[in-house]
Amino acid sequence: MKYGLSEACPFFFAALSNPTRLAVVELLREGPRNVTQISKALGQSQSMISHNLQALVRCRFVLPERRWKERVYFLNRETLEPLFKLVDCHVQTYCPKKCSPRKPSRG
Amino acid sequence: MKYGLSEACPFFFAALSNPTRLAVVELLREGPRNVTQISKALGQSQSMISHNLQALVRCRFVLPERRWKERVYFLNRETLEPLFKLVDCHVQTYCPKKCSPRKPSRG
DNA sequence: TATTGGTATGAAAAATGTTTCATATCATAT
DNA sequence: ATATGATATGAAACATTTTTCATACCAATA
Repeated sequence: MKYGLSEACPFFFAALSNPTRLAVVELLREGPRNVTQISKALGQSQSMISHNLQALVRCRFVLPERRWKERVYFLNRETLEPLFKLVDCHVQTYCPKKCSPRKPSRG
Repeated sequence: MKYGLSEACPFFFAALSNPTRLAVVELLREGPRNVTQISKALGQSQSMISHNLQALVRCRFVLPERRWKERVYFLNRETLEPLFKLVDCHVQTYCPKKCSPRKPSRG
């Protein structure tokens, strides 16, 4: 069974490796939003959110839908909920207290 | 149910968002290896592999084990196999032919 | 202790990714 | 056709990550 890790994967994980995009994901969990709403909610520029949304849409982690004259984005829960659950499980099992992102005392 | 996305997650996904590290993961799937073996197999410097392994170990996606005078690294299959299976499913469902990483014809 | 095989580390260089800014686009309504 | 509200885009500025290079470390042995 081959997943072609080195090909598609880095690209997919990269989409989720950025705080801004994760914040967008977190917000979209509450329901669909358009770019303007997201940027206001997160206090970031419309342009920045738009750029970052592209990365999420390209991977289909977020799906766009035209609604009247606006464009709303909604989360691909089918993929993301199990994904985050998995990470959550992993953290609880393998990263006890605080799995420090930087500067662990030693390897 | 809160997973604390914006906190730990970017860090975890970042570990898997790099081709070199994914290649390491792919190799370790075949079995445990030490740094020297990995670097030779991938044709990369020992230092580079070592640096990249740190990122994987910090997240506990790869676990180190002392074996005599060498140090072998083995994959945390419990987390990674389901993770990649999930991505594989996602790609098959949402990214038909070739979910181009760059330059999709349009959003 | 000196040597050897194996490994980690810090810092600079190189490569990538992110944000900003100004502007273009697009759909709808007037 | 023009105006409006909403959104996308390219390119430069800025920031972060990755790789390289030189060197230090560590455990075991002679």
